[in-house]
Amino acid sequence: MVKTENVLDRRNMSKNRVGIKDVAREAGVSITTVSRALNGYSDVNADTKERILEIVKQLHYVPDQNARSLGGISSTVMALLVSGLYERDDSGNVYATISSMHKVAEEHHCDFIILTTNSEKQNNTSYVDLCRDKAVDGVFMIGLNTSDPYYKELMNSEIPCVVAEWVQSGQNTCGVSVDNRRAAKEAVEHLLSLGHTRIAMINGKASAEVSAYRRSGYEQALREAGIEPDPSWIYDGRYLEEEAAQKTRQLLSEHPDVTGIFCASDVMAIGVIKALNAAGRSVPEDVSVVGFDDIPLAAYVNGGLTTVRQSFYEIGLRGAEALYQMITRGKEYKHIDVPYEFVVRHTTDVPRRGR
Amino acid sequence: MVKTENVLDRRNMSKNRVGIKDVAREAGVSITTVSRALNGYSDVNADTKERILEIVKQLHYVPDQNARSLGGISSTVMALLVSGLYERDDSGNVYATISSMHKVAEEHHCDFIILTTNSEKQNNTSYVDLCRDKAVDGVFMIGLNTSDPYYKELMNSEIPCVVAEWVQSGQNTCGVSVDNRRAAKEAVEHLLSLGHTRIAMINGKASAEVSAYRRSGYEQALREAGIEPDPSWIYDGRYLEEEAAQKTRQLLSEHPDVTGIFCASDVMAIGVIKALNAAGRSVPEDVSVVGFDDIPLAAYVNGGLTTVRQSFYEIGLRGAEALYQMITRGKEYKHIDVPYEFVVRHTTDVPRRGR
DNA sequence: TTGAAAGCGCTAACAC
DNA sequence: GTGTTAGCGCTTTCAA
Repeated sequence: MVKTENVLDRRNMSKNRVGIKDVAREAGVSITTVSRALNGYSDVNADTKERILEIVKQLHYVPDQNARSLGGISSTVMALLVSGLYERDDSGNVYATISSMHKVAEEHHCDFIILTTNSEKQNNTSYVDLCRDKAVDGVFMIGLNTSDPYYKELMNSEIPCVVAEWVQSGQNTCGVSVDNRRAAKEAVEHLLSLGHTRIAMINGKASAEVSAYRRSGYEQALREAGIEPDPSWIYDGRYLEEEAAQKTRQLLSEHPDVTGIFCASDVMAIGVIKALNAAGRSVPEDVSVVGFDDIPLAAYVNGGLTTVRQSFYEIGLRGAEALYQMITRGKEYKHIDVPYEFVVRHTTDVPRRGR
Repeated sequence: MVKTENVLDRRNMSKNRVGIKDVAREAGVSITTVSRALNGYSDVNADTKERILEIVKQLHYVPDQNARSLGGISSTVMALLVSGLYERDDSGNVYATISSMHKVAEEHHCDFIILTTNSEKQNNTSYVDLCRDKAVDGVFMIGLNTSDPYYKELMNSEIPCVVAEWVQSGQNTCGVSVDNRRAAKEAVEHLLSLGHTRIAMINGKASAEVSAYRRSGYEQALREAGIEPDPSWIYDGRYLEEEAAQKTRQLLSEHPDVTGIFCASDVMAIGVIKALNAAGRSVPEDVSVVGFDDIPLAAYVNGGLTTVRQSFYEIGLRGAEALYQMITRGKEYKHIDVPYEFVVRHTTDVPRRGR
């Protein structure tokens, strides 16, 4: 590490920070007693303790966290590891995760930091080193690419990890997500119950584990309805709006008789609807569309998008709590299941053959 | 502070963390030399230094930040102070601020933490104490209520503050925002140039400083066009969608001949448009509407909302950089002006009297 | 160019 | 109950 010129000596800047010894002097006791009083030890005279607390308040004394850590009391630190903090189209998810993690961290009086990687760093620094550097005790991972080699390293390390949108779990590691298979199944069953039979799926990129589960749910629903799923009805929209629109055009030419489309994300559903409209098909009159996520925009799209609502705030909340338990109590979890909700709005209706 | 039961001794948990002495032993030098080599002192033999660096890498040694701070090298920490991290309707702004601050903090190798307050804490803890507790060197404030007493205390403290959406500045304090007056003026001038003369304004709550500037811009544009602004044409929508809708109904009954509405936020513009539509007026045929902010939703509302785009990412970027300069170089700023952009979409058009 | 030794502010054995 | 003392892992005088 190079000596950065911006390092000022804070001791000289901050005129006379009040320390434990000031409190001790003022209270006429030793610093040890102050320390014990502050840390809730029982072997301190009630009066003494009260007096000390009074002085602490008076002097606005706040213990130096660094010194505390060094001394022995170390506060646990939870980190959120996210790739490309800014350049994200799912900023809502990240925000929800940040705020929920922050809440949990605060409740448990532990520190919370955000770790982020960008394309440059991505290949240079291992996440494990990153964590060690920041003295991280546990990591919540979100939106990381499964193909990232460092990803696995971190998950296999001794550092507890909770991974959003993940199902596998292992030593010190667990996934947290909604039941993607069941949710997808429910979405398709909704279409089925409306009378649709020619249902396509615009899935996300295969590298995302959840994609496989959503596909599986789609297929299962079809099968249970006596329809053999046909891979040619499944397209990869890579979770991108434009890509989904593109695939919809392809779908329309390959299977013009489609009446229902299940999308693995709302963003893709928006692209699908745009492409549908551009091709002269209206939603839901000609084609019904259901999305996944329930992003804020969803309520406004086409009069309201029928979709699967999953709350990243909830995912963050439960994930972070689990992470804390893993760190402090060595608990182990297989997988944390977060409830979802199927929201019927105005992009799904009975198929109107006649048109 | 009460002793929390979750405190485990990390020294015992983490088996043999590698310390500076390990490096020293391995390199056959004293810890002093290692320290100097790592901190870029010039008085270390090049060979020695190289050998040490090599071993550091080999051993995956990372210096303990706590110990460093205690020792003397303290890294600066910037904080984002935001009220109610989760319960916000402008989560996009907060996210943009978080990511931009994180970026700046990373560039300058300083720590970044998020401070948040909720209704309970709000009245108990002074922000200054909060900052001292976390050893914060500078604060970026966003979305705090001006009427908050602790707010002023922090701004008057010796801790450098940068305040988003703020114009005043003082010792150790500066605001960062777009030129709200000019932007509002431009928005209204757009309406004027289209031929509108009966232009109302749905403003935000007066406690927000920016509201006054936006109003001032509105009035100035009108005046320069020879129209004397009439306070009865200005409503307070409190930056809430529903409130804005409510005020629009009132506006419609009090000034049924209105043809243009300037809103101090997109969220309010959405409420306005809904109310307009509900009252049988279409946008922009009967009434033109312009918003402020350019939230993601704006592009989808009514075929695209005409609005003033302000980038909170940019605000965060510039604000954080300024904060860093204030902290480390004692620089002073009067106000940081961030560019905005007027975006014409489909909610404004020439007034069609005939209707 | 290097090392020994003295802290940084606090906690925690161990005595009193 | 309370004080004494020895570190925590590092930086930094001050000598060598």
